[in-house]
Amino acid sequence: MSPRTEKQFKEIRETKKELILNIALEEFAEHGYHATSISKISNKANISKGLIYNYFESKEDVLKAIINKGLDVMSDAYNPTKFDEITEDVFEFIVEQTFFVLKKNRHFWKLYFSLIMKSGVSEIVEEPMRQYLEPFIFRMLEYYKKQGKQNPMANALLFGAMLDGISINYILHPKMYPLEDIKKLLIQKFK
Amino acid sequence: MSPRTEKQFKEIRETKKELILNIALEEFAEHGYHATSISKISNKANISKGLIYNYFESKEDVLKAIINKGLDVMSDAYNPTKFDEITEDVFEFIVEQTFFVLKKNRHFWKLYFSLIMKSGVSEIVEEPMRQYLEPFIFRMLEYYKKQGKQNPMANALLFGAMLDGISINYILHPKMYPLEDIKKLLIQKFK
Amino acid sequence: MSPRTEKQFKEIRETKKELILNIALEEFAEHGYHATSISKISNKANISKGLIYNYFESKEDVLKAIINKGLDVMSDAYNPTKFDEITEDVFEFIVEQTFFVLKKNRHFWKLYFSLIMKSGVSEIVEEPMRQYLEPFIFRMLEYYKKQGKQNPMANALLFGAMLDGISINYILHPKMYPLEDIKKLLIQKFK
Amino acid sequence: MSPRTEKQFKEIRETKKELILNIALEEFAEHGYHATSISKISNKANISKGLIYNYFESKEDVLKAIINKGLDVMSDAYNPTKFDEITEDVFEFIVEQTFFVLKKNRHFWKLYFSLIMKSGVSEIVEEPMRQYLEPFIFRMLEYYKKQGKQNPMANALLFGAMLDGISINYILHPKMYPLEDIKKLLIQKFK
DNA sequence: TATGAATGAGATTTCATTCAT
DNA sequence: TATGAATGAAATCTCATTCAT
Repeated sequence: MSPRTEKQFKEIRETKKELILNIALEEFAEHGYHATSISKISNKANISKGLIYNYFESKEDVLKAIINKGLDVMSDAYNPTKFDEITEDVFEFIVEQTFFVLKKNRHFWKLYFSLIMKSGVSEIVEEPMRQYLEPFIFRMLEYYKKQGKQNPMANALLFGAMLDGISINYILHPKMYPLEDIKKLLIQKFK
Repeated sequence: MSPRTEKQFKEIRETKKELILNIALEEFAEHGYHATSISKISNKANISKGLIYNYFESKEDVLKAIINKGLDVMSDAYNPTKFDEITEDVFEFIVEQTFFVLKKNRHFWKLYFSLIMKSGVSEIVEEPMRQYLEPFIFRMLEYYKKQGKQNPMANALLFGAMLDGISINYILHPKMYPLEDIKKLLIQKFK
Repeated sequence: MSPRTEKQFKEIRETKKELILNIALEEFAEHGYHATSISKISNKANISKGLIYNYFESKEDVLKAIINKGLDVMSDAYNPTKFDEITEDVFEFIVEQTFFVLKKNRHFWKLYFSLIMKSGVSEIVEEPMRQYLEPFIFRMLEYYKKQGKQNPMANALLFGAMLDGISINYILHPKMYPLEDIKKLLIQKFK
Repeated sequence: MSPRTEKQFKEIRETKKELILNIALEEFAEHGYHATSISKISNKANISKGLIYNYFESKEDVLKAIINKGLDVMSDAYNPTKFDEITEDVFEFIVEQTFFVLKKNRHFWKLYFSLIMKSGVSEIVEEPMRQYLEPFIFRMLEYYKKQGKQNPMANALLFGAMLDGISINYILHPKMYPLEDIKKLLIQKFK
């Protein structure tokens, strides 16, 4: 066999890394980070334990990579700079995108909600997430102010809590949860 | 000397059990069930590892005892048979009690939300909790039906999600979260 | 209550000791010395763990007491000085007494056969037992010599092995093993 | 470098497994299953404790592997289907093979006799062994029937007990026990 | 790049023994 | 004499990580 080109090597590396991250995410989401062993991941991925350490420095490093990847998906999905003007469309956009991202990456969000509960791990995930969410909360605040609400902050926080609550309910029973019906009602109630 | 009386022994057992459960709850809530070792618990409680096994059969048994204790607090707080008639008061009662229980037992609810995410452990907590919650969901459904809502199920589910969402936000930042403001707004919005 | 007399105390002590030894023997015989915990013994005896240490210095001390008691039963059952003369009756007497002792103290013999297999424990039981058995082997040797057997030592050893073999088979299936039939055949074959 | 081939790995596994089983057998036989710790085995084998769990699921699994290996040696040594016809040769063959197997695998038989005494462990060893032994007992029964013995079952059982008795005596004092002399006498007495 | 045998630290669990009462 | 809570050493087992190939 002719030696692979550097590009081919890089491609193989990327594919393998992707494989590991996907399977690790699934397992972490399903059974939790601590309850998932490197062995289990390597078995499910049909690779050796050692190979994982070829691509990642440690188990925690795998977790961090998963989180970063998940956050990247978020930043692709909605870029806050897109909608500086606060209109009713902003509101609907936020809802739409939240549900879109949620559906697209259910495992990640399950992992996310299980991680934020744990001090020591929550730091890894909370800070970057806050950076994403803050602009939205700020915008919602402006939105409710403009609408002349009595307590715009409470309104914004309640709306945020609403999204969190729907998210975890959907995550726990994705097949049974009537996400579309909920969405409609949500928009009607919080707009 | 004569040995301690049965009553004395029972008291010692009760007290120690309480101590172990309280510290275990704190640790489980803070760092997660799997990330907390029996050693850590025994150290914090200033007792030997072995003693924990005098009181509980296994680590999982400690978890189960914590959950049962938490559920008992719930059943004390609101007994669904109390309010067969569905009125606006029922609604307010549910909200009040939810927030009351939440405040009273923050650690437990943090643990609860971290456990339900993990298959393999969620079974321990989900089934008994479902038994508690089902009557409420059913009652809320009736409530919204009576109010002539278009999609009463969606309304009931949204309300449930709302409570979940507020709960996790409060749990994560108990000192900063304006629970009272949120409560008022919530009642106004979902009544 | 009037204080108990010294004699009464002694009686209580003897009774409790007996109780402990009987139950420990049963458990040791059934599950083995190492697999039986002091806790299990105290539970079965309906006494506290601590009490056992009031009567015996250690778990091993309990074992030793059991063995000594078992050996005492042996020495009661057949005293070798009784039959200095070697006749056919001696032979039958040995067989009879072996079976008698075996039936009377099945648990002890089960324990015995399980202990002699283990170096470290076998010493406790082997040496005193050898002191009992040696005179018999010697007498059997004389017996077979007198009968003009070609290899009297082999005959004596084979006879000893026979008794051992029957013993363990009977011990393992006491209800099914036709001990009487076997005895008849044995006498006929080895006399 | 390229990793070891599958064959190389298999060889390593085979060799290590053998090492562990051999040392475990020795220790179990000498000190008993319960009195032998995994630590002791790993020390004697100059490997880490953890490695044993790479090859076996549990301590009991090690025991089971030892027993299966011992039974395989038996099944190699004498296949009961070989001698459907019952002749005097059959008898001698059984004796010969019993002694052969006994000599070849003394440790195993010591372990065997110590295990069958303990309920809870005996099940592991008794059932498969019974499957081996039953055909022999049946054949011996036929043999003695053909010879016109009055009580052929007692004869067969006595013969079985004889082999057991010789076995444990030989096992306990392998260097001193005159196995050959005993064998001759045995054949002469039971044929 | 890829393998899985091997390690070692640490987790869960057991249990003989001590001790205050 | 009698109790059982408490200990501490040691047992079984797990698993992230290393390393020779």
